[in-house]
Amino acid sequence: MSLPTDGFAFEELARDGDARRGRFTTPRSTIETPAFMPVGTQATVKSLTPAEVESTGARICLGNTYHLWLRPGAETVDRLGGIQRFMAWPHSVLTDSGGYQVFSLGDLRDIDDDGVTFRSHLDGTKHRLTPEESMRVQALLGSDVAMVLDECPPGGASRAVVEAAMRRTAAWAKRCLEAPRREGQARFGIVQGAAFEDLRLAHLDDIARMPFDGLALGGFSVGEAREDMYRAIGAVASRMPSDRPRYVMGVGTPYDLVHAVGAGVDLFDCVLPTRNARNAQALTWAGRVNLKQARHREDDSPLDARCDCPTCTTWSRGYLRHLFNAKEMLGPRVVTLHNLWFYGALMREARAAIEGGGYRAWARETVARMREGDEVGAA
RNA sequence: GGAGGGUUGCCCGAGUGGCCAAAGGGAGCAGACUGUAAAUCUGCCGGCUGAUGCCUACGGUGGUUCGAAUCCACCACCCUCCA
Repeated sequence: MSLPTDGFAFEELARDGDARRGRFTTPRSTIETPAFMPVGTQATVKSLTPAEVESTGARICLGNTYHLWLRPGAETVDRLGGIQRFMAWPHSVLTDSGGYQVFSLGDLRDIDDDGVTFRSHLDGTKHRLTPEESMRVQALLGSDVAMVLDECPPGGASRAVVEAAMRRTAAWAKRCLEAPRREGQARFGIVQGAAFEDLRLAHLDDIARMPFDGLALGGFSVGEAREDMYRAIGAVASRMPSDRPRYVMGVGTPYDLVHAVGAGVDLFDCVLPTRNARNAQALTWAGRVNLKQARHREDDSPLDARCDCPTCTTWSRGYLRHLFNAKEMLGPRVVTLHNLWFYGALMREARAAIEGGGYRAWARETVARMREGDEVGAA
């Protein structure tokens, strides 16, 4: 089924409860959903080559408007052929709008109804990001999917603050749609509302009316309790239009993904598998593994016995621990590769389970196995 | 033979009378990380103890003092310079 933008389509192939198996097509790639999108903020999935990212199963990754706007500059990326050619990634790219930086840059920004003023984290200079500027920058970057600029309130924000962010996000969504668009670039709207289910549904109602190519749930994993996030996603995801991709932004852990897929979500992105890999935390079929722990010093077994990634089929836990211990860059690299490989495999199994009609059972077993083997945080 | 400098916790290293179980690094151990201000950050790090506290500790021995890593004497070892 075609989406509002030429060259884009989304098709629901199978359904199992609320979980669904789909196919998101862009002019550059075909993305089997549910899918995880690796984060490549600065036009690189940190430490990996595009071929390595591709080997994990990813056919779309993220880039960030804010970071690339400041450096090297959107015009530069445009002149060098657009973000995909720039980073030599043969598949699709989705660019975040800078909305998350409204949240994460805290005291380095000032927000008002018209937009956001950032003080650059690089050199302290001031920069003004509005919905129009975000779309202009994303058009120059040439991503396949542009996100609207939104306001992402922190977890624990009051109902009044969340409602104000929703109003602003809806107004900005409209302005993003009215801004000049780049040929062949899809646009996704963002639903806010924190963990307030009624607010989520009300905001979904507003955003779903607009002619976006996909809808995202933003404002999760920003400090709220996990059960609240699960409850809210459970209440909203299945009510999102089924003819367009459903994307939960910034989520999450393997548990989060299994849960959200069950609620009907198609797309995810999260820095967790890449960032945590650099900090020696591996995510595996048997739970989390902290490779810095002394217990792995002379462990000759693979990181994940069930994983067929290059890392798990080549090196022992003892060696991987040594790499982190000695601060060798190969450690972060190969654990990043493993983590993304695992996320890719997790989504592949989820898709198969949905097709086979056994998602619920698969999810229960998978989560139980990960919980049981989870060896991080015990102390 | 003469003159001078040094010896501190696993390692390096600050500390020259009480506020010292002793700064700071490193190593070690553990934790955090969710649309990336992150190859980052946090905690612990002599022993026993829940905490208060107690014990052991600044090369060794003895001394001065209410009180010593800090002052004095001797001893041991290391380094530099002069002959």
